Amino acid sequence: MPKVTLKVIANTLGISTATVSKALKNYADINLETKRKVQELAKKLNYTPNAFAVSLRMKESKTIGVIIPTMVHFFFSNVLDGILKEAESKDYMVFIMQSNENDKLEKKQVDLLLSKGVDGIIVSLSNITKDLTHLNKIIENNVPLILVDKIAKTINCTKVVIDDRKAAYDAVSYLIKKGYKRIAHFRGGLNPQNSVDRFLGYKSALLDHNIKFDPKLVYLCDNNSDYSDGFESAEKLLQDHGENVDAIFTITDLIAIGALNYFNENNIKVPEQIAIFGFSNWFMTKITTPSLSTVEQNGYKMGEITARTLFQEIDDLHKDIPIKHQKIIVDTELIIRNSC
Amino acid sequence: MPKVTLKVIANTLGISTATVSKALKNYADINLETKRKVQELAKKLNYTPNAFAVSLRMKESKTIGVIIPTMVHFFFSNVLDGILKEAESKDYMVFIMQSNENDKLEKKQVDLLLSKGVDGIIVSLSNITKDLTHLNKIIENNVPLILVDKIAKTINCTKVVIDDRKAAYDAVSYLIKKGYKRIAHFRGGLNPQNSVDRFLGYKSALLDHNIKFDPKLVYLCDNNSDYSDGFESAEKLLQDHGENVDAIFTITDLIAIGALNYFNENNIKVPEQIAIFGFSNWFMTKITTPSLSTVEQNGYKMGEITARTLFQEIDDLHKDIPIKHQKIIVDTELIIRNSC
DNA sequence: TTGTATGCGTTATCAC
DNA sequence: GTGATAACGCATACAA
Repeated sequence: MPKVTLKVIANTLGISTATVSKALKNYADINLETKRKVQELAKKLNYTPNAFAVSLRMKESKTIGVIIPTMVHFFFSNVLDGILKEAESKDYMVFIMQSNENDKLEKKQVDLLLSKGVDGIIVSLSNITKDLTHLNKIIENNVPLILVDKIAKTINCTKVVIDDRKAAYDAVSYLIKKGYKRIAHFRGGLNPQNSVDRFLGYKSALLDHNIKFDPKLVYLCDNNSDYSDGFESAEKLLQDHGENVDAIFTITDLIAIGALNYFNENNIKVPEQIAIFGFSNWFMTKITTPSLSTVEQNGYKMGEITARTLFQEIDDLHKDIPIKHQKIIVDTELIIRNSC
Repeated sequence: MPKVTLKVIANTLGISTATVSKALKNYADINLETKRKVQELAKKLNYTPNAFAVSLRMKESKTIGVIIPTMVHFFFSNVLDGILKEAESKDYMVFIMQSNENDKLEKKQVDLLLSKGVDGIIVSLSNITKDLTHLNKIIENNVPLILVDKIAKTINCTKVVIDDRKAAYDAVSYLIKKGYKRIAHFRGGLNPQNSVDRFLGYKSALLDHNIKFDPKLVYLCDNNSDYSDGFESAEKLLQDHGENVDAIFTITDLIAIGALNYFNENNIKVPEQIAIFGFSNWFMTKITTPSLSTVEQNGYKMGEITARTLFQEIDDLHKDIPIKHQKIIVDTELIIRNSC
């Protein structure tokens, strides 16, 4: 914390701190000459206001908090990247916390953030979060909250998402149009909304194209060790169905890559013997052999939009403008490469 | 910010705020019964101290700042992961900022962090940072500073690094012992210390094994687009040397993967025709074809140690214990896979 | 054992 | 145009 305060400027200039404060803020009712002197000295002494005092006085901290499951993750680190870039441009600082897919921790982190007096909070929920009282607590405290990607439908706040169901529908429809008929799905856990929606998209794409939905072709990958989940499920898939399956739509690129590597190691040709379609467009998918078709899920853009909207809501709150919660849907896009 | 203050508790209990304050902190000179009542009410009202007031009063914020080049990066996100886990356990919050390899931005971020009154700062320098006045400013302000991985030798503070030179030396020596003789090096920029040290390690490994150092086998990859850097340098390498090169040691896994993909696409067998050795042990290196030999550079552990040491220095500063700057070297390890 | 008073650095109100 | 003064919420030295 800088140690040159209003008082030292006031004293060396022989005026009051009140005048100094106003002079620095260019108030209209201050003599031009005094202003000049004050601003000059302030610059010379390298004055910066004490952030704690300002926050205490103004009840705002120019600080937001972000809780995500983990940042060692292509998608989430891109979301953070977008948030940080936007915060940078608006002079906000951001506290980042990882819930590590632990709902208890997530709760505790909300309390911490609240107690630190952040002006707003962004959350991407852990996979196992079911009790939502911590989110409601944020809202009750009148702190703007935005959920991004891993959301809870019932919470009354702005949400930034993709249309998971549509994206999955499009991907599976693409596979069908390419001629694949026995399409398996490596799905995520039963709780997360994304996982549910992508599964539903898969299912309705099949039905809409007159392909019977076969629950035996759906494999659950919820060990949070995505790569091995994919690898092992691929093995099981072949044991269970042998040649009687010609494509897989996976909920995540990492799971897709796990499966791909299982096939590569076992000399099963992708896409000739089995096609794969991933989800998220992780950097890696460009450079696997074969490169992986996937769904672009623009994490950076989602982060940017989330932060921008949050700052808007903070402003509105400050100006007593009633804030209307939105559901913002960010576009996705099929990225077709060589795995199907 | 919570709105139940000491005063609220004091008033409803008909006692003074001083007593409440002390009761909550379990001071010895407070009547047990009063303590009980105060603590009970505090819990009931869900009291949390106003962080701004506490910080203003105590001149410490239980907050640290971290500046890294980018977080969309396997190594750096692991460093952050380690920092966050450690901070979590010590009840510190952390501001994270990305310099995006921009030295001007890095400077500005230091000022921001300082003005926010963080208790300590961790920096991993941008590749182009040369002027170090911002780092010295941190030190002058008496704020503990630790540099991690991307350090500047001349700054007088604690540093957490790996022994880049030795790690590179070991990797290249391994290649030599495996029988490779014409070993190229895809190096990083000329400024960063890591880049210099890994190059020097490469060079001395050659010399120590009586292999002539050939500057024509060294390719500069400093476009910060590591993958394409590797891809393109691989192409150039073959144009320049054809069969007269049998291995590459790259400064980074991503560059190695770029090269690997160039070879894969052009039907050049790795490692039969050319071997590759990477650096960092990114997750990806496990799952390329062939899998990539590399150097384990434990980012998580480096982050953990960095944060732990920083908190120690903050404590010491607080207790007026003179802090002695250390250079902490985290172990590396060769990870041998199928690319050499 | 408790309460009073003061100060941390700002900003804002209101006299002058 | 300017300057006391109070207030934000807390912690503490000191008085009671």
